[in-house]
Amino acid sequence: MNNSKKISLMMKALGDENRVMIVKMLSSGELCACKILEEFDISQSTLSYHMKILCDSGLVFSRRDGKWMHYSLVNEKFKELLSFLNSLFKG
Amino acid sequence: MNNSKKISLMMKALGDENRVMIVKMLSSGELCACKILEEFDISQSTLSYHMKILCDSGLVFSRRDGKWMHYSLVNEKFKELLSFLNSLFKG
DNA sequence: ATGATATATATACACATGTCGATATGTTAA
DNA sequence: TTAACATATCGACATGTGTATATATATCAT
Repeated sequence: MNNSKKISLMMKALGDENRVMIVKMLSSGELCACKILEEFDISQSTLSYHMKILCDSGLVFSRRDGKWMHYSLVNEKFKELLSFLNSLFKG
Repeated sequence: MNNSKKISLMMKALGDENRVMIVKMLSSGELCACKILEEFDISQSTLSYHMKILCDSGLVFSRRDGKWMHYSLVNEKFKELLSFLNSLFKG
């Protein structure tokens, strides 16, 4: 997959207000799905759908701990986005 | 409109491979629609559709010069995206 | 004014997305 | 083993998206 395609997939993952708010929450550190759900007015299945999109994009990492799923940001992927955006100013 | 919504709209505008390639092209400077069209295998109306989305998001500015439309990046908007992404590392 | 050229808009359509309720799966506790 | 809990998946649905062709609009050249 070419770089533009990769970038567009990550951007698309962030192209939803709920998902932007989720990554904001995760910027403070790893969170359990149930903790995230508390902050939103969406169903559990809808949250699961959003988390899958974020994980598939590579921006978020999931870890199972017993019954609970914990989610955290993948800094390296966000740095790829930063790198892309920065490159727009330099050539 | 809240900040997450604004960010998500800009991200969504970049959530398409063609549009990512367009902003890459524009990073070298202002370009006429016809010059952009040359680089893609899409119809003229489809390009117009994509340019509208980029302009509506605020990321791209359009300027008419006679028959031609010229497009350029709005650096300030890209800096808003950079600022959002950077904030994810700092809290 | 007329015709040519550049771009935008209208219409249509296949496919993707975001949402829910219902159900399945996986895990722990009793 | 069973019950309860956390999360994922399924099926359905309304809406959004990306695309094309055809047509309209705007501007320039003659």
